[in-house]
Amino acid sequence: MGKVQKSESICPAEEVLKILSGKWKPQLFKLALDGPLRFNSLLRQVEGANKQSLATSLKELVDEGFLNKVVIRVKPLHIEYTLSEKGKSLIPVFKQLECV
Amino acid sequence: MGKVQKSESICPAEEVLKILSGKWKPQLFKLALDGPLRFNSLLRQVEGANKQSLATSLKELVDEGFLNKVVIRVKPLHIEYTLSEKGKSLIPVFKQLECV
DNA sequence: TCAATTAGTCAAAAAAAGTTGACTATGGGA
DNA sequence: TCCCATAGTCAACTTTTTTTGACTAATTGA
Repeated sequence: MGKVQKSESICPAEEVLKILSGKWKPQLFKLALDGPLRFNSLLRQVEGANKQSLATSLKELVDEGFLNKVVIRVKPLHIEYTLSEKGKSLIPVFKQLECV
Repeated sequence: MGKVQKSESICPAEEVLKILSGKWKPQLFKLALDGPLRFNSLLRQVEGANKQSLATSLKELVDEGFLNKVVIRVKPLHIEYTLSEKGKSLIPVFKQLECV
């Protein structure tokens, strides 16, 4: 027989908290609540953040389904990160967090 | 004159997410929702956790006001960690998190 | 074809977080 | 006084996360 069911105890809440942990992800996500994000714009806007960290954070938020990555075919090529449906489901969470 | 107001942009939500980030804190906090926590009991109960990490996590949750540390004067001396009022204000957050 | 702009990647280094094992502190009860 | 249990602390080490700086890729207007 395989392993005994050792409670890995990853409940939804813990999973989301895990995704939103990290130095930049909460801030990125909050900004995403206000509208689409763009890479170089974030680089200027987010105090102290660097390319690599932003890239990693955005990638994780996309991979976990909280943000969508959208390519916009304009003059120098734009990429927008927008809230996914799953991302929108976090809106009430942030609303509650503001009351703590 | 001092520094220009550079948005440190630590909003309440980000602050709470920061406190709840870390390998063990979400789980500890969730357990605290069900009742008082005790050190050695957590050590057995929380799969894979070690003394130091639990001690550090509990201390931070107490320092930030989410848990109360209560000394119970019984036979071998017990210490209980219970939800503070501030801690209780996170209950709706966790409820919302379960819906994501 | 060349330079400019956007949006990144990569590898190495530094910093932060987590783990380990030995040790400490306090209060009873025998 | 000695021993046990609870509840930790401490310093060294390992692992994970974050940062740095150089480099890459795609598109497009001159």
